[in-house]
Amino acid sequence: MSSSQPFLSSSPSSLTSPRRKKSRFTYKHLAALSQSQTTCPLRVIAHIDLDAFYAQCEMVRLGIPADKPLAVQQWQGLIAINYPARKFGLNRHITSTEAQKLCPELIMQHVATWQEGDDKWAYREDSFKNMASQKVSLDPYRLESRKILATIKEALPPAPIQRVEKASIDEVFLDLSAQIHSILLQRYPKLSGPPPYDDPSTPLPRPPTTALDWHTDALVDLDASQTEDDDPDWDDICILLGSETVRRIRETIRAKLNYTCSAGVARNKLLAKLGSGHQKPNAQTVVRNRAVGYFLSSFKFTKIRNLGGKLGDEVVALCGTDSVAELLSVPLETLKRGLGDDTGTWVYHAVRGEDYSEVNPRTQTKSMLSAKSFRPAINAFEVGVRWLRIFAADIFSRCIEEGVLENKRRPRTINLHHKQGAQTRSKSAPIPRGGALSEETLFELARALLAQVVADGRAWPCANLSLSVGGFEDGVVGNRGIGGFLVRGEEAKAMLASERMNAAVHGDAEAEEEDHGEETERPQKRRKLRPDNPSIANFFGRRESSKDEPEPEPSPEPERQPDPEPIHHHPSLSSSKAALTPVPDPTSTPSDDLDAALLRSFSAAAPSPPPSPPAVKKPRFFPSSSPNQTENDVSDTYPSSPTAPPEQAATYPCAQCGNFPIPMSQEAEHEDWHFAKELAKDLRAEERERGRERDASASTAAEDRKTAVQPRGRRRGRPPGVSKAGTSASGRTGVAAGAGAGASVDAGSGNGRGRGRGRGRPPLGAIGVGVERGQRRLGFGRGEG
DNA sequence: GTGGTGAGC
DNA sequence: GGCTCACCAC
Repeated sequence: MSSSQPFLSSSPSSLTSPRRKKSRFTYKHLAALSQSQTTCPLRVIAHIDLDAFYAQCEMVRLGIPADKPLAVQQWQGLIAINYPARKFGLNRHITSTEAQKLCPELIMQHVATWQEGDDKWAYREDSFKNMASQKVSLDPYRLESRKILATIKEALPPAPIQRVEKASIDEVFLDLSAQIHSILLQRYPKLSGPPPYDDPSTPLPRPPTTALDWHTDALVDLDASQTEDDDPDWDDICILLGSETVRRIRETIRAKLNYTCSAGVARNKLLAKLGSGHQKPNAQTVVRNRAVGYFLSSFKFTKIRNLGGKLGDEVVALCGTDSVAELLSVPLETLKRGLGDDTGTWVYHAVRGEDYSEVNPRTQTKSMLSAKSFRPAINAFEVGVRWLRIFAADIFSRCIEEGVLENKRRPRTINLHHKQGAQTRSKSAPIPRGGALSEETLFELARALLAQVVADGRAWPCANLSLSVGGFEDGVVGNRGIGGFLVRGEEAKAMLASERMNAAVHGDAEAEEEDHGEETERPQKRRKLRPDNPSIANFFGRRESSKDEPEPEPSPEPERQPDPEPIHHHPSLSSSKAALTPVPDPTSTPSDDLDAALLRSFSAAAPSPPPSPPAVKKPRFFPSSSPNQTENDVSDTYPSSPTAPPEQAATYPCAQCGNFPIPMSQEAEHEDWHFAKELAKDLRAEERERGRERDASASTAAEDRKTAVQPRGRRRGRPPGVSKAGTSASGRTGVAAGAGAGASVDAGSGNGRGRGRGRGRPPLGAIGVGVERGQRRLGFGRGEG
C-alpha cells in the first residue's frame, strides 16, 4: 500500500542533482488554475465517495457500532453491504438467505417502502414478504445524501470558487483549482507578482524544497524505474494542497454526520475517480501527475469510467486486450477507425490518463423516477393505475422537497415507461404550466399515458412500470436563478424582474441556501492575503504546520442543519384497499376500463391555462473554459490585458465572501455576481412580504417545508459522449468505414471566454483536448456489429 | 418524443 | 436484480 517514501524527503536532489532553476509551469498556467480551466496542468480535482453508502445510512440511523456486519436488503436481494460484512464473503449478488448462512450475525435491514393507502414511505417489519404490494423508497438515503452534500459545501469557500458536482447519491466531484490557486498565492506570495516583463509564458520560480508533508496513505507509488531526481514542482504542491483540503472535508463529514468516505485527488475526473476506488473504506488516494502512468498501468481499461460497458467491450474486441498498458501501443488512427473519430480519440486519451471534462457545478435534480417491477407480470389497466397512484405520491412528495409548492422549481414533462418482455416503451407528455402542481395532476397525467400505452396495443403482460418527471426548471428567481453573474447590471435587473413577474406563490423565506447562500456574509476576519513582506526569504521559507489553512473554516454553523423530516402532507392516497397484485380476472379485457379511464384522464388532465412567461434561461457561472485549448495555447486564458497593471495576478479579499481571496482578474465578474445576488434577495424579500399578506393564515405546512429545504441535489452518471459534432456520420457503423468522418475536428476553435450566454456549449471540437463534456454518447454511432 | 447506454447502491 | 439518474442520438 501506498508510498513507502515521502517523495521529497528521500530526494537526493539537494545534494546531488543540480536543481533546475525554473519550474515546468508558467504564469499562464497559474492563471489558468485560478479559472479552473480544464486544460490547466496544475488542475486539482477530487472525487469523494461514501463507503457502502446505503449500509452506512442504516448504521447511522440505527446507531449500530461500526464493526457490526450489516447489509441493506431489497426484497430477497442485498443492495449494499458494509465492510465488516464483506469480510464474510458477502457481495451484492447473493440472496438474503445465503447471506444469513455465510454470516449468522449479519444485520439485514430492508429498505423503506411505500404501500398503497399510506401517504408516506416507512420502514416496515416484513417488507421482504410483501414485494407484491410495496415498492421501495430510497428517500432516506437521498435525505442523508443531501446533508452530506451540504456539509461538503459548507467546508468549501463560497460559490464562484466552490465547484461541486453531485455525481450520484453518494459521490461528488470537486474542482479545487480556484481554491488551490488562492492558497498558493497566499502561501507563496512570490507567485502573486506579475510575470517578468509581463510575459505570461515565463516559467514560474521553483517551489521551495522543504519537505512536503504527504500523508502516506494518500500517495500512489511511483514506478520503480522512476528516478527520484525530479524535484517537486508546482503540480505536486497543488495536488498536495488538494489532498489536505479533501482530508479536512472527510474529517468534517465524519465529525458532523459520522459517515466515512474514500477519496481520490488527481489532475482530472478520470484519475480522481479511479483514485477514490483505489483504497476503500475510509482512505484517500493521491495520484500525482508523475505517477499517472504507473498508476494506470495496473488497471484494466474497463475500470475507467465509461469503459465499463459496451464501449469497453468494443475496445477489447477491436484491440484484443483489456489492459491499459497494451492499449497504449494502439495507434490513434486505429482507434478512430474502429470506434469513430470522437470515441476513438476519447479512448486514446483516456488510457493515458488525460481527461478534460469539467466539473459541472450542479447539485440539483433534473428528473425523478418511481418504478416497480412485477414478478408475475400484471395484466390489467386498473392494477397499473393503482401503482400509478403510488408513483405519483412518491414523486410528488419529492417534488415538494424540490420546492414545487413554493414555485421554486417545477418539472416540465412527465414520462411513463413500461416493459413488456424485453421491450421497453415510453410515453411522455408536457405537464400543464398553469396552476399549482398537485399529486392529483401527476396521477391523472400518468393514467392518461398508461391509457395510451394500452391503446397502442402491446401493454400486457407488463413486467415493469415507471413514472418519471423531468425537465425541471426554475420558477422564481433565487438560488440558481441568478446565474445573473455573467449578466451585467441592467441586463441582470431585467432578467430578474421578469422572473419576478413569473413568480406565483413564494412564501418561502430564506430559500437562499442552494449554491451561494448564506455564507456570503460570514463575519470573519480572514484578512491579509499576502504577508507584509513578500520577500524571497518568505517565498522559500516553509510555512509552519500546514495547519493555518487559508481556506475558510467550515463556517460557525448556524443551526441550519437540514431537517431530515420529509414532508408528507399531501393528499394521501385514498385507501382503496384493493390488492395491487392480483389479476384475478384476466378475461375481463381492460378495454372497458380503458374507455372510462381515457375519458376521465383526458378531462382531468387537459386544462391548459394561460401560458406563463418563458422561463428565463440562465447563463453559466463561468464561461465553461474551453477545453479546446491546449497547454500551448493558453494565451487568452491569461487574465491580464496587454496593459494590465502589475497586480493582475494577485487577489483581493472579497468582503462579502468572508474576505476570501478572489483573483483580481475576476473582480468584475465577481462583483456582478454579488450585485445580482443582492438584487435577487431584495426581490425575494418583496415576494415574501406579499406572500405574507396573502396568506396570513398560512398553515404550518409551509413552515415544515421551509426547514426541509436544503441544498439538494441528486445527480447522476456521467457518460462521456464525445462531442456531438462529429461522431462520424451519425450512425456510421463501419468499423472499416474509414473515411467520411473526418470533419468535426476543430469545431471548437472559437473558444470560450466571453461567449456569454446563449447556448453555451462550445462546439468542443470533438477532438483531443476537446473531448469531454460533449462526450456523452461515446458508445453510440457504431452499428450493432 | 422515444429509446438506449452507463454507472452505482 | 431492482431501482435510480444523467445524457445522448435519432
